[in-house]
Amino acid sequence: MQITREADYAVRCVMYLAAAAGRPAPVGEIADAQGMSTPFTAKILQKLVNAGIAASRRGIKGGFVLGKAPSETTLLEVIEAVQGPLALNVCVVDKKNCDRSSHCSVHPVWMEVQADMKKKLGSYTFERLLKGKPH
Amino acid sequence: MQITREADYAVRCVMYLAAAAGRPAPVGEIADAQGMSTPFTAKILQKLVNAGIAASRRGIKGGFVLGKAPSETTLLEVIEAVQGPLALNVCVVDKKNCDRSSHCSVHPVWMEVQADMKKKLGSYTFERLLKGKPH
DNA sequence: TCAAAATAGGATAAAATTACTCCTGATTTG
DNA sequence: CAAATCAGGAGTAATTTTATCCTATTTTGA
Repeated sequence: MQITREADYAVRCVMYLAAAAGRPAPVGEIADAQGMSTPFTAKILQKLVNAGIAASRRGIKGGFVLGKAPSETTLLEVIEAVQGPLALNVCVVDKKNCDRSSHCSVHPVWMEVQADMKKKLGSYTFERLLKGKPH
Repeated sequence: MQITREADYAVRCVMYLAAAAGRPAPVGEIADAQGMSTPFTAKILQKLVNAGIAASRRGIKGGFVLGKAPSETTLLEVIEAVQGPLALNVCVVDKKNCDRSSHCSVHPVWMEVQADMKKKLGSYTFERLLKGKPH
């Protein structure tokens, strides 16, 4: 029921890039700053680039920057970029996984709770998160 | 981010017992009715008994019944009985798992989303679920 | 132009968790 | 006492998570 560590790290990466405000940050810098392993962080950043959340520049002076404004990126997007669509149960991913979906009174509850979660996580942009930063 | 299959099965068990309305149902019957494996279902029922959600009677004519009224058991309780306390991230389980909790602006978001989820899942009793049953 | 710094991506490996099974023992009923 | 049933510990298989490593490829600047 937890988000994966990968997703947690991805959020930290985006927070870092948002704070860096356009200056390209190489993997090593991001990983060190957040206490994450460099190769694993590299993989995560790759996924963020593929999702359009981050952008990369190769070569000396290269690194990663945000692919969109912090106000345009939400927690939900980042989580889904690394761990795929948020789903509370197999039957919510695909009804084929559960032949009971059609006559199961619990199914709509998973759907409802999942929709609530997505809505809330989708409402937190990184602009909002950055402003709320205590220190 | 999904509930485990164990938790899904546990919910089905409780639904079945609620529908059985006090008649003791042996593991084999429950497992067969829900298309689950018998030994695995037995393990899950054991956890439900330990959590007070179900009760058991040994011997011939024995089986499982609910330990409380359907109106007194919620989805949240059943899920937590088998997979432990619901938590969205390691840092929400225990702040010791994350030395960033104190200065991390994402931490309160995990807490908020988690609280919402618990509240909603806690609002669904099995009495309510049973009534909403289409067929 | 070439060396250094950086990302890209595929393959692989270790660890943890999930999803089970099996066996032996204890209890209850008739 | 025999049959049916749960209790619980130990063990196993499969899957997912959490990484690492290696070989490109790109970019910059001396």
